[in-house]
Amino acid sequence: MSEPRRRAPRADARRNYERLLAEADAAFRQEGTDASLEGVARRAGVAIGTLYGHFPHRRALVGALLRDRNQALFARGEELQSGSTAAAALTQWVHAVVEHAAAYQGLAAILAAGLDDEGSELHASCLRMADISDRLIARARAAGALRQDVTSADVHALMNAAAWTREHMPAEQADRLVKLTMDGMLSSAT
Amino acid sequence: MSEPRRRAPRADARRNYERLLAEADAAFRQEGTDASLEGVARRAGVAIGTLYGHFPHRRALVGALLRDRNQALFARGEELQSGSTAAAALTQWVHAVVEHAAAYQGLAAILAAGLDDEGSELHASCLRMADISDRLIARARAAGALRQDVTSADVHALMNAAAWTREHMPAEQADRLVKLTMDGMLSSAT
DNA sequence: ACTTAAACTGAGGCATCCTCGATATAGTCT
DNA sequence: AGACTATATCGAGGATGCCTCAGTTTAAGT
Repeated sequence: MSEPRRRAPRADARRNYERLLAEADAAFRQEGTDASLEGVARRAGVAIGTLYGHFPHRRALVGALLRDRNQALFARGEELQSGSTAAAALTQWVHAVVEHAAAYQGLAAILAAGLDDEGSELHASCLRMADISDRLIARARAAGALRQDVTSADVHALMNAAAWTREHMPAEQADRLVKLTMDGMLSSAT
Repeated sequence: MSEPRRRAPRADARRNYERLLAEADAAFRQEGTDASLEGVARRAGVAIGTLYGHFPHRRALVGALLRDRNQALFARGEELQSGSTAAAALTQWVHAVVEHAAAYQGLAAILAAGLDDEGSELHASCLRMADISDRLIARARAAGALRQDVTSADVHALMNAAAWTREHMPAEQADRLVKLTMDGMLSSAT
């Protein structure tokens, strides 16, 4: 239990790690999250084994790429806890998450799976996101702005569905879906 | 231009065709639309080349499998043109399509792509579906039951999104999403 | 310089996709 | 029956991707 005191990573390791991340990001943007990992390694000028050394599986790569982006999203979420109307805050949060979850083609599916899948790097982030959502939902409900029968699962379903939509249709269409559904969720409160 | 007058297919060909369809259906149900085609051929007791002889690509297989099911769906659609309320008819249609489009994991994506993709077998079916939808939408709008700003693209987006949801979450959750969104779409009419 | 843990390499086993020339056979014609 | 031929089937093989691991290289501490 005595903290092995890991040495700092070697310079070449760090270099390759960054290079891989950059190329993976490019590849995922172009071809979606199921882009060829051998292709990524090749473009990064590195052997395939090196890629697997840094990222044992595809999810790890996706997780690493999302880390920064996640921080920004969480910050936005916390910010929304106080400002604006309860209803507007929730709506904006949903839009923010949808945009985030549609960064790469196929990401929505990975995230949807990752919520259950204990132990993935994504799992922690998903929990954090869920927590932020829950608080915004509670606030909206307390303010009487949200239909009583709307659950947080409903909101998450919408987020995922809209993210997927954004991957397969014009972004504007996904936004309209969110708007219409939120209208349904917020409307008959009173 | 003189109709080559194709001879009827050979008995073994017909047999293999049916066998392949049956096994493909089983495989797609279990593993989704990206199940291994070599596996399908193997399970059908046929060489891989035979499979490709009958179905040049995966889409053709999916299209053939959907043909019957599509007929039933279309029938239901026509039936809904007259009975019930305009609003109820539209809602039921959406539910029907969603259930249809979630028959296999991954089907939603194929259908979403197939709508644009001229010339796929699915394209014709997609057009037919779109037509039915449009008429139900027009009817609902004429009855003043649908918000004026809701487009048929919105309805299709919902269908696809909900179908995807059904693939990744409990079916009941997808149904709730449909219900909530329809509430938003139907509500502020007057 | 020397040492060594850390990192890299890439061949190789396995799965899948899809094509195409060689081979088999169902159905027909005499 | 036997032979003919359009139709079908077969399955090896090239291409690509996944992932592992034994062997080799190298950064960095002494």
